[in-house]
Amino acid sequence: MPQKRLSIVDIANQLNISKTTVSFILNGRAQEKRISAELVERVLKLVKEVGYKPNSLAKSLRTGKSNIIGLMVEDISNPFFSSIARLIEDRAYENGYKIIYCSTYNNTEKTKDLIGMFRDRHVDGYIIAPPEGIEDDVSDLLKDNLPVVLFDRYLPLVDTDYIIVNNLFSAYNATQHLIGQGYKNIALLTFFSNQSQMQDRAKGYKMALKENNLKPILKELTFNQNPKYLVEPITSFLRKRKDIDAIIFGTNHIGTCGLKVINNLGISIPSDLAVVSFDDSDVYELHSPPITAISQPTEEIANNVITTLLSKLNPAAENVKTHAITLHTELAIRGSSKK
Amino acid sequence: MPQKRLSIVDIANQLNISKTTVSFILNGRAQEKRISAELVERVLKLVKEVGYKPNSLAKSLRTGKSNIIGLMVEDISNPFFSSIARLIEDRAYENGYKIIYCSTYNNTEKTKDLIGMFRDRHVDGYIIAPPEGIEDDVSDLLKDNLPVVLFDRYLPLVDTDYIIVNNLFSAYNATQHLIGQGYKNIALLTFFSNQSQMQDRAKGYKMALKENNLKPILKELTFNQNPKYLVEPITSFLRKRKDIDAIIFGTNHIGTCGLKVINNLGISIPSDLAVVSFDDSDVYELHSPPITAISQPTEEIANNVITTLLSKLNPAAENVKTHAITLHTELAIRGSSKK
DNA sequence: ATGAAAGCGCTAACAT
DNA sequence: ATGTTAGCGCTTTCAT
Repeated sequence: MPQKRLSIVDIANQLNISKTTVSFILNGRAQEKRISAELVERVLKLVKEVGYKPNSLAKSLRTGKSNIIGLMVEDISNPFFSSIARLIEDRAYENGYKIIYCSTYNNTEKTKDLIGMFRDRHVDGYIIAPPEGIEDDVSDLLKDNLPVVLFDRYLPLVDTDYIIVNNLFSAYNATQHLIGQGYKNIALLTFFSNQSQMQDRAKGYKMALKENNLKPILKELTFNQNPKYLVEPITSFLRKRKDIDAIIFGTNHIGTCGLKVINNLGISIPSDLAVVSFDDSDVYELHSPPITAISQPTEEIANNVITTLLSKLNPAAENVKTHAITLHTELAIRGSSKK
Repeated sequence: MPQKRLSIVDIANQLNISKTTVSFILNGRAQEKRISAELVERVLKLVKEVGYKPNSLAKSLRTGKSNIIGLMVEDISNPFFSSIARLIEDRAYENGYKIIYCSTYNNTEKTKDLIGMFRDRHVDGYIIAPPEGIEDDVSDLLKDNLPVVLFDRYLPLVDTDYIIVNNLFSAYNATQHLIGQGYKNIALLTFFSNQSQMQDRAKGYKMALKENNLKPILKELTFNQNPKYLVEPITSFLRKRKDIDAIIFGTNHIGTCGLKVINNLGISIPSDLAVVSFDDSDVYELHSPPITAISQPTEEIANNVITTLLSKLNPAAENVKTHAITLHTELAIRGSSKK
């Protein structure tokens, strides 16, 4: 019955040496401290035998490092974020880091709280898909030399590393695609948000329309991860605007809800309405017709995020330059947007 | 520049009192210790003013409690698990707990490691969708009085709380539904696994067939979360067995891959092949035709899991009895399984 | 080449 | 009603 965990003192006592020596050996400083190979051997053997594990809490308290990375996504049940989270998690574990994650739901207050909790836990690094209004809190982290990597969107007024995609061009490109197919009344259905990615998507959309002398039809929904609150406004929007012949969904979440509404209303794709959506997912791939998607390179995003953070966490690389990485999306053209 | 975090001593010094007093006040034991309301006020005021936050690492080291719950799912990017994770996370935060999560990918060794890490971090409680072969490790946790709640599947040889659904009946019921629609050659496509939920699903399926004097057609895939490794065996299976007229997918992940294959092969649902899948998702709801699904009550599962764990974490409720909760699924009958 | 001891920030038993 | 002090388990400086 392993009721009581062994401590470094137990190991030391059992071998009649001091805990200092054990600590040195366990931290690979035996050479440096010129501890005899023989002693090292004996310590390591006992440690393995009794299954001694250092208490990482005590270690963290002492060193200030926790080997934990805080990951804040918008909503972990959103496949875009969960797939990124998973890739990050894998790479983190490989490198000896654990992840504490949480969902912000784009709620500024909740996010502030969460950052506080993370600080509290001496999290070593932060990965954040930042909601609006969080600039000061992120700046504070930076001021205290805590590494922060943003992704999916960034904060223009905060000078930190971030990984995003070329949202403006992606939206522009998708809109051009629809225009090229002969659609004239192209709506963008998105969230009302000052977040960079949303702004850029709207901008790109508008630029393409302007270039072709078409009028934007912008419908902005209040952010909500509960489909219930999305279905109704989308329904009334589509009912009202019978004139639109194509629609771009600003996120996969809006798109999935939008497709449900389209189904309900008996609108047929693409003859009544062409459809393009940001993000890709199984839903789009398997839909009939399959939905044209602006596919984000989730694997690349995750890799860049964690690589960037790990490099900043590495004390060897003292002053790693601030990285702003913009990755490219791919417009997967499918049946939903062809005339 | 808030370089150095304040400690409880700083607060005490600034007020010329002892840190004990501050500690008592901060932990709501002022009444009990009959500390003057006036002093309490002053302390609280200063704490708020300077934004003092207790170092939870030190607290954990001292108390042995971390206010962290370890959550181990099969794969966080699977919508079934991510939606449950999110609900659990929400309830946990409401109750002052944070979540450290990770994906096991049904890998026993990885899971053992992970449990070790969690112990190390003095996680207060464990929520696990257990892979096979993890019985001893879970028993060890229990032996050390650490609360564990299993979900999605359970370990028959370990006496602990768990939340599952009635897999056997659900599979039986879904199979009966297909039989009732007139299908005769009904296949079950599932993972090869000794996990309880998979075993039960196969059992229910077989029982229904037996009752109707039909032969089971069981295809077991090696577990893999990468669709690439699923698509090929499913393809060759469907190519070979042209005789089957209905198929039941054992999980949403298999189902999604299965639908892709069916699409690729140009098989039409339900005329060539009827389809039913375990779990529900947007993919099924939006598919044409929509896919009949054995829908698990994710919200209820999450609620029961976290409620059970919180009750065990609550020191007031000394000896909470071991709960085994079996929830019911709902067979959402859709176009994919009607003749 | 190894050890003693201080201290990370906190709680709680034991004074007073 | 408030303070003193001893740890929790670890790292690390300074001695020897």
